[in-house]
Amino acid sequence: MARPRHAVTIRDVAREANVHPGTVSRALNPETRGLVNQDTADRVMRVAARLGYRPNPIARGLKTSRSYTVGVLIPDITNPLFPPILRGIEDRLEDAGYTALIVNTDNDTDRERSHLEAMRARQVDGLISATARLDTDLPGELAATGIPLVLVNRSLEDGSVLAVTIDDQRGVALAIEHVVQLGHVRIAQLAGPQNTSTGHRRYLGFLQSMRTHGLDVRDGCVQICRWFAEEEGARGCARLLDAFATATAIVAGNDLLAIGCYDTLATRGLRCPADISIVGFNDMPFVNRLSPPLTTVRVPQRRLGAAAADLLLERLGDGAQPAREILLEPTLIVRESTAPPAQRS
Amino acid sequence: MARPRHAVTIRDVAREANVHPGTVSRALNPETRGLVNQDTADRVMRVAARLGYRPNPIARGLKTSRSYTVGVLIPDITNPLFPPILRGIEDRLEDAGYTALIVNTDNDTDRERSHLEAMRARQVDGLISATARLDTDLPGELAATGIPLVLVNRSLEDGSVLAVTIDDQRGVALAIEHVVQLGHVRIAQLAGPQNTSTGHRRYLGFLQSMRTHGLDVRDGCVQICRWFAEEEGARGCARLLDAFATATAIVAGNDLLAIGCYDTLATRGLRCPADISIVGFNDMPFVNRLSPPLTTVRVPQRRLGAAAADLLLERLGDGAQPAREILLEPTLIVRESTAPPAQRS
DNA sequence: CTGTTAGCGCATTCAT
DNA sequence: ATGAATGCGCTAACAG
Repeated sequence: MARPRHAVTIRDVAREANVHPGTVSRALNPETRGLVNQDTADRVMRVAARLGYRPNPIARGLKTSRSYTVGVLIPDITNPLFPPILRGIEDRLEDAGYTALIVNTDNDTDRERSHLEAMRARQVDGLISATARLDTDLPGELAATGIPLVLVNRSLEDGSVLAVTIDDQRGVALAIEHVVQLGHVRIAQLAGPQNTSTGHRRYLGFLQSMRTHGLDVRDGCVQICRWFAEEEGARGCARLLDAFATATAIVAGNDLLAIGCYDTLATRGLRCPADISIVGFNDMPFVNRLSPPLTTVRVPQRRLGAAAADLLLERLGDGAQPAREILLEPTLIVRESTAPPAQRS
Repeated sequence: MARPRHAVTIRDVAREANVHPGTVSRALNPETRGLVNQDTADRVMRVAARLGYRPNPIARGLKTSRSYTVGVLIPDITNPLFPPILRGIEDRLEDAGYTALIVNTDNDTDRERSHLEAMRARQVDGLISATARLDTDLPGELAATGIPLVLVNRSLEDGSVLAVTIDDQRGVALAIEHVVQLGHVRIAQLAGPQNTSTGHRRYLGFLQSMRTHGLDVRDGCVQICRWFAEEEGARGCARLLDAFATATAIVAGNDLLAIGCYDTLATRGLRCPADISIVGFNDMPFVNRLSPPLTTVRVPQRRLGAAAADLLLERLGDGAQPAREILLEPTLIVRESTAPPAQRS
């Protein structure tokens, strides 16, 4: 298969089809195909296919000042939470002819900023950010540049930015309903960092849901972890057990924190679920294989990513749009880390 | 809606600095800065900074047909094996001013091909491929296009392409040494698909290592799985137990297959490691939390990615031919799925 | 050393 | 309906 040394351009097609390059451009672009005779359009397209013509996005971008590229900011691709989200994003973008530029920010403001600069330089048409921290004004800065932005898995309180998240409060509610139905009353939360959107909202969800069930939110029944990590979860769980020794169920801010609980329970000779029930959040890979398999709130991560991409594409398509927030529904996955409370006092 | 696109171009800088655009280009590019007077260069750079000039890589790419972009092909980002590799790649690329375009091929030849076309169109300067299958001639086609290519986690028998892999044979040898030292003699392998590089090499490694230890490679002591997946591992393990009932240790082609073994053992009422020891491969996240925690061969995935990126960058830099294939060392992580064999027989 | 010129491949005017 | 001409922003070859 003798591939021409240099890619075949619109001019090659034009020569071969006996038309002007401009006509080829029109014929090949679905948007402008109407401007050209059906027959010639067909001929051009056939020739293009035969020659294996592929439009050069770089040249097109230079002309249209669009790059058909979107930047995706995530904290760390190594965190199992993100690959499915990315997959959802890429699938949609790909279908629409866009390419994703993915960068890891490590939740570091400086890295974030420098990556943003680089993406701006590369003329990204839009941005999707899955960075977790609430305490930077990234969205504000971005808005100033005029680059369309969609937030995934977090949102701004004022709803000023397009965002797609799951209904964290609903997720926590599902967890609490579940343990309440099992008969639990002394329920605690091991909350995630409050400077993250999910951490904070799940905390609020806990308070609200407890109130809904008329349950006591007593002192020390919520412990806040500073990171979403197993060790931090283990420490938080220890504090929790110290402050609220009679708790029979723990609703964790995410699966990692729940796993930390497993460790602390083991250390203290407590059994799960016999002594204490535990519910996670996210349904990360392999939590079904822990012992006991973890009851957790499943997040439709791939759909989260897909929805974010759709939102951005929509926004890129027809200019301005009311900022809105899409809320996806989580589901509860009941496994074996939850059971009715023991009959101690 | 006129978005203030990168209003400032090289021409704006030129006007402001009272020089010709060409001079600005030279002054701003470190490579050509030597061609211009120090003073004017300084002036130009100051003006550029003051105006907030940002070079437009698209325009530059159109001219130079380099994009400072490399394409990365992986089967599926959702497979926990790949994120660390990607992270290694991106870190190095980023340091060198390159950006990665990541695509998921699902090991589908058509998808692969169309992605390649797209990347070619986007003028990627090089490619890194982590796709697993051996039965396509992707590398050959790529070589024809002249785009530098580095393979990760697989290689070609003839060593005709730059590649970085781990020493699979060594990894299997570590696993076998370990169980041999524990006293095992009747050792089986649950091999991965033989049309993948890793699956095949680990199989060869098994044969070789068994021979080295003077152990019997009897009929049925190797079962081949068609995919790297838990269910397939469970099926393979069942076949293995049927064909080789007295086996006391199983060396699996990867962690997923090993987990499948757990399932089959449980189904058959066998205990691990009391009845049968199991060794995995890859040390995926959370396999330390299985019960029992999995003894496995750890692969330095992030370094794998970093090495691949380095290799490509080197190749992009001075066209010189560095080492053909880089082999990274795996390490054995001993946990609780391996123990001395039971005293039956 | 620096100004000039000429495209890279494409989309988009304006003519015809 | 199509051809011709123009430039997107930048770099490279050639003058001066």
